[in-house]
Amino acid sequence: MSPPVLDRETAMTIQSSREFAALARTAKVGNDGHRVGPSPVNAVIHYDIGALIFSQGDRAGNIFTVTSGAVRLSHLLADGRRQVLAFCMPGEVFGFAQDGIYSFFAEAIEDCSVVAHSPQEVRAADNLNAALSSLFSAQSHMLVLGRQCAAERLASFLLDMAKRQRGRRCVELSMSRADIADYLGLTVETVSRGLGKLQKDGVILLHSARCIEIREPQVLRDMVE
Amino acid sequence: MSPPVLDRETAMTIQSSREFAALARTAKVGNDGHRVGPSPVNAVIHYDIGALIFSQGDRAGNIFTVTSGAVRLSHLLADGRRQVLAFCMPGEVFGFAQDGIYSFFAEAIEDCSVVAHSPQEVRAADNLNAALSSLFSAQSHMLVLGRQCAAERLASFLLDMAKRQRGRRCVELSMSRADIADYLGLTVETVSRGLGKLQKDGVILLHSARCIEIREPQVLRDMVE
DNA sequence: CGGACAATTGATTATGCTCAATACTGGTGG
DNA sequence: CCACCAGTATTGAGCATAATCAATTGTCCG
Repeated sequence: MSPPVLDRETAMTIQSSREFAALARTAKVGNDGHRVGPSPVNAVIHYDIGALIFSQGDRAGNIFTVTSGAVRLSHLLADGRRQVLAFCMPGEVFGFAQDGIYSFFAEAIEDCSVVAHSPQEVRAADNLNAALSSLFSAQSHMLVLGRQCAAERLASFLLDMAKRQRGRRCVELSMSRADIADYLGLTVETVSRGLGKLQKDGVILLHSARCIEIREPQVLRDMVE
Repeated sequence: MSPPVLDRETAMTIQSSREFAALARTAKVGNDGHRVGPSPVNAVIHYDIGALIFSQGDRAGNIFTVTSGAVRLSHLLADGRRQVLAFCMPGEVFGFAQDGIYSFFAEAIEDCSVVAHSPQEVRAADNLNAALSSLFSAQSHMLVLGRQCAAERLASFLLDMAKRQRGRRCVELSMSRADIADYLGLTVETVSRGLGKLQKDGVILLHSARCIEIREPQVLRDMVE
């Protein structure tokens, strides 16, 4: 990829959402909002699909655990190029900040619930485990971004999504093609073509754009080795 | 990049270095090898250039802090493609493992000294800080691998190296072109051509292959935004 | 000095991007 | 209920970037 002459879509303005996030943090404290012994602040917050949880550049506050739905973590360059760092599913933790500033956006890509923790109130061991999970997934994604071709990236992605939805017949994607592309370091066109090819080869079946049946998981596994 | 028909060089055999690492761990315990209060085991270990510290697939033991020299962390695919995850310089910590198994190789790319810590003996807060540093650098590298073109990747790399050697006139590279290529998700040829172009444009000056003077840091900064 | 490895340079190719047009989908209002 | 619209996805054609293949030069050690 070369630096684009024109912005993707009309590149989102990087704006602080400090007020927004502060509002959200106090809003809709759930059933478990009362404090329980030495546990973290179980402030359950609900975000509608598309809602911004925090912005790149915001002063960091809480860390969050997803309890339902899905969250997209993405970093935006000045010219509009975007890298999706991770999709966070239930059980996953996000919001670790560098020097007190969030270095990426966190947005709800489905209606979702998260639990906000004050980092100080979480046991250090829990924080460490969460940070290590993020680290390992970042490291394996570096492999995908650095050394796999488009077809292999899609195979990795589909297997990863399938693993997180074990039990379902079909993989339900909560993200758009643009999100997938920005996660895999590709363009929407390449993602679309790649999925089309996998379907033509009988490896997957697209019930709809967001619902994919994996018919030959072993073929995907062979692609990523 | 597409899956290579032939291995890079003659792809390194993935072999367990359990015996080797065990040996190394007990060898050459340095001056600070005695235990000091509640501190970690300050077992200082020296590795010669090229030495293997641990292998991908090894049962995990200690975590390590680099005190001198440089360490390359790399992940190898079955067909020989390699992704360098990080170059660890003095002060940096490596060796966090997933499910008790190291998921990458750690090798000395210069003569170097590391301090081996038993993870249990390190304060959780220190582990967390080390893990978060690795996470943040992995995240920013995902941006490089996913969304920057070859010239931008080189600019990012040179600026990063320069930052770690603040004070020097020239950036001294401890790694080969192949290492740089595998770190940046490029080929050696592209790295070489890219550096050549930067030199032709007067942005850098190659005193030797491993010694680069940055004449126009601002140009590099503008490239990465 | 010679040999092995590392780095550079050149020519060609292919993968994935860009630009462009078309099809599909879900939600809204007549 | 259906037409419409906007956003999303797919498909097509041509091109550019970086990979591949190949040859040469440079450098470090013994």
